[in-house]
Amino acid sequence: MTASDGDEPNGLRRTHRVTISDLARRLQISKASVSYALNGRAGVSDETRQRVLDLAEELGFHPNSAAVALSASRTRTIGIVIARDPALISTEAFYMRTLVGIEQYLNEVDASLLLRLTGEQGEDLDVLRRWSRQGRVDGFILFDEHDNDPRIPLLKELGIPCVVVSSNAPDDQAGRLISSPTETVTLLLDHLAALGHRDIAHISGPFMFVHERLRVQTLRELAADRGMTVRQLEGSYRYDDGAALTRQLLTGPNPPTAIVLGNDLMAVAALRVAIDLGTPVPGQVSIVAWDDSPLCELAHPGITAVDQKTMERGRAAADLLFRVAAGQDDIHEQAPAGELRARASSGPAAHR
Amino acid sequence: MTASDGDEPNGLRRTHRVTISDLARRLQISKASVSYALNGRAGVSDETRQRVLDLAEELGFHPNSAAVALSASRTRTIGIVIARDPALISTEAFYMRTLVGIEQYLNEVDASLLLRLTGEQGEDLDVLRRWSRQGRVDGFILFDEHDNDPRIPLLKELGIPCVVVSSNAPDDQAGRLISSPTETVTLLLDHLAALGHRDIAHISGPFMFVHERLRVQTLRELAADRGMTVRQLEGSYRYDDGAALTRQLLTGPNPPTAIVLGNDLMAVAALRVAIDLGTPVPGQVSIVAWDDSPLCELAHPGITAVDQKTMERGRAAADLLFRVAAGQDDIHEQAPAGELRARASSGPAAHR
DNA sequence: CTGAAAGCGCTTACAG
DNA sequence: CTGAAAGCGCTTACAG
Repeated sequence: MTASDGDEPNGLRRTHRVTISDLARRLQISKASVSYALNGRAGVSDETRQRVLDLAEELGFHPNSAAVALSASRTRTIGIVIARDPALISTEAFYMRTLVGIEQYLNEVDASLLLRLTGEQGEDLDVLRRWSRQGRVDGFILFDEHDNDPRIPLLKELGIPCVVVSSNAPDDQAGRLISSPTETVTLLLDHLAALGHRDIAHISGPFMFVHERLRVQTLRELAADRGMTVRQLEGSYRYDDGAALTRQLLTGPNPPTAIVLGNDLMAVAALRVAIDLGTPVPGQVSIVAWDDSPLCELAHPGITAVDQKTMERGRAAADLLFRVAAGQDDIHEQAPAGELRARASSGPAAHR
Repeated sequence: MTASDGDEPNGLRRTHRVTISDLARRLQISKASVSYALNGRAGVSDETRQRVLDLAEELGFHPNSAAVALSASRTRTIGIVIARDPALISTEAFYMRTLVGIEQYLNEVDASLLLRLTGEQGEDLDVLRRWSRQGRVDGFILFDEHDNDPRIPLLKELGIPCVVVSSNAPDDQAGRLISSPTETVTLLLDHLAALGHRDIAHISGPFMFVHERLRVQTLRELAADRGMTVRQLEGSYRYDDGAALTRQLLTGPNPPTAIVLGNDLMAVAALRVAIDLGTPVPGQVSIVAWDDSPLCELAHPGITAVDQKTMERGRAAADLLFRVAAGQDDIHEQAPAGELRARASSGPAAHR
């Protein structure tokens, strides 16, 4: 071993990292040849290449990522910056499942994820700017698109690729993995229509998110197509809010026979309120959720929801980002289709 | 602006990143002076320093992280590699809450997190080794310690600092943020003892985890101190398993009057099984969970659990890692204390 | 207080 | 097929 140790201030011994210079010296060839060999480029004989690879393996050589990044301007790292209330981030399995999906892909292509969870809006812009300027990442995956989302022009200005996990496809040159709300709305409405529901309510997430407004609009249109009416209430994704709005619906005049909730937490809240009010579920009111999750599965009765294939979607987003960054022309792609998970919280519409 | 654009293959215009050379040229000073000024080092007059800082601000200068990493051998990045089944990772809010806590700290000190979720055991060792050798991170935070955990000697050999989120304090030179099980066991047993429970059961997580075996042992000892008996069953953290073991307990001879579950998912399972068996909760059996979570809070009845202050613990772990990496001698630290959240799932012990 | 220079560990034209 | 050399953008002794 060429490894030589040096004593560090705190007594740690930092082992010498093997570099391409070490490999070159031991093999009596130039650093360039080593580099060519390692990177599968032309310029070395097969025999030399094999000798390099063997020695690299033997010595446990791994190229210094900073040096690669500096000279080749690629980091094999993608960035994700999430600007939601930490409390919400952790209650929603959504983000973690998406991350798992992304990681599956990154594992396969040996890339990495730089993650930042910033509480406040605005702070995320700073992080995007800083990471871009610092050359820390090759691109970003964006969630929770807003109206006139400032992140998209910012990243374009910074000249760094991105993929938006999106519900629509405006022509703004951003890469997009698109989950159209039409599909989920169709699944939910077909399910409810088949059960005889005509008068439903929708408690959405905040309208600041593009996807929430699109859901509202799509729900209205497709409900009309089926001769159904839909009341729309804007929620916050929070439990308390889902509970309060559901109470308002169920204790008001003409309560709906079914309620669609914008996320799992509000759906659990709706279920609880209905039960507490003595409103049978699904006898008197059906409860369905936009997103499936363990909460929906474990509730009692189980809550009917759409499995959005969150992990697969994360995977697909990462895959798309790499292709966009490599210069692929087609920057829009359809996300994997969701599937209805019918459970006990939805049943035949109550008779009036 | 000195910014000049170049056309990229895919039509993206990559803006020129401003470097210290740009700053030096514009200010007619050397790059060294710029570096000193930016890093708050001696070697420049206050006036020069201010001019540098002003221009850097004006041009939106951010130092290239690869260049800093290469020349200074620090990345301001910590690594986390989690090797658990993806399905489990996403159902447990634990990891996400921990990450949020860690991120809070990283935000404050402007450091970053490199994250990898590997499904399989063993693969995580490769990632630790690779990231170390590649110089990608300044240190690691480790979770889910095993017996004779190979990660700890590996990282020592690689000469890279780490902090183990730990339940004990062996003398192996690893940094440790310690949550002693004694504290949680005391909270749980005092609660149950006060309610008159004498005969309890514990469905733990897998014994491959050091903390689970420690919990079992501690529970046994402290229960004995209180004149209580405790039956121990090894679970897997999975819902199905929690359900099956609970069923076994409740339908067997001499069912316990209280069951302690090793995680939230198994606690929800236990609750469901008890209800389905017609065993009143807490009338006939009390259910308590080791870790609090939204699942416990939202269950009905709510499940008594210990709030392990997961976010604070994550924060503390990150903080400790930076101090350990900076050469602090005292590498062990106590994690923030947990708190009992008494809910409706626990009540007075049933009479025999 | 300031500057010229070497060096971190790679990649990449460019000559042979 | 191979090597010498420049360069990526910083930091850091070392001289002045």
